[in-house]
Amino acid sequence: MPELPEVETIARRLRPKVVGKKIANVQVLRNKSFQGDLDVLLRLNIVDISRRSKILQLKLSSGNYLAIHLKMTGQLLYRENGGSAIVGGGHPTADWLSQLPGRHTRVIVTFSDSSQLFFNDMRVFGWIRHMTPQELAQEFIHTAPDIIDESVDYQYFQTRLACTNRAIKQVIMDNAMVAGVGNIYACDALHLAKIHPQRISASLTEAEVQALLDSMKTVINLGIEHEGATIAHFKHSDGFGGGYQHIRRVYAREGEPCMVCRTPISKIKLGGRGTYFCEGCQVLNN
DNA sequence: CGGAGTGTTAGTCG
DNA sequence: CCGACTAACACTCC
Repeated sequence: MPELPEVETIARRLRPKVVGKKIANVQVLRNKSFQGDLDVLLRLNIVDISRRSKILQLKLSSGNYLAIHLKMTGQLLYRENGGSAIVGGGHPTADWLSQLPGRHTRVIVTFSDSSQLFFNDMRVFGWIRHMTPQELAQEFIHTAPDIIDESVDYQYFQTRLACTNRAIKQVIMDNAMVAGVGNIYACDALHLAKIHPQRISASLTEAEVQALLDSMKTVINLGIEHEGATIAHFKHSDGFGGGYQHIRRVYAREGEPCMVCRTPISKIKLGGRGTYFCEGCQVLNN
């Protein structure tokens, strides 16, 4: 599911709703989806919500955290006591708003004012973990800085790209190289930078490295501005998901004309992932 | 109806 | 260490 912009959007939407609330109950409907001791959570307050990479960090008044990874199909949805308005986001599914709890609800956090946070996750890859600050830091031990972090500059990026001969798309999606770039934004950034996804990483010229870095920051920031992407084959409640899908460049546009040169968008498989690009704009010159 | 594909990533194996 | 592949799981599409 959610890539960095979607997770950031969820953090921003939930922050004003959930920060300051006191946990009254935590219900785990699928054991695999929650790791940690439930009892110690009761009566703790949520004091902050932040994001790093694609992980949400709910800081608790105990000093510990609830860390949440939505993986492919996670959703985090908040509902006021008895209200119908729902706040949150994540992977779109046909039933995500129709009923709470729903068929794929795995964890329910109830606050002392009876508002609730629902963790839905169809495929059960995602998780919520109660972690100490040390355990949370350990989680990021192999995670590079976020793509939008100031520390990711030309010097940093060039050094990382130069040390591998893997395909450039696989490199920019590797969280040990730079964090937060998933399939949608990797495809779009390469198109914006006019670089073929199968280009050998270490073969990029100075100008290409700079263009790719700029493009990655640009598409991720566009994603955040548009509150993430909601790509689904069905119609659902407008205004709840994000809007990046309307301005995406190549992702899931196989056969559609390139927005730059009108060449039909191609799809290949690269490292097991669907990869979209324009053969007109992105010429392979390894 | 069987098999492939899915916005992720950790683990394993060569 | 590096890189390629697979599994974790549930559902939709062809």
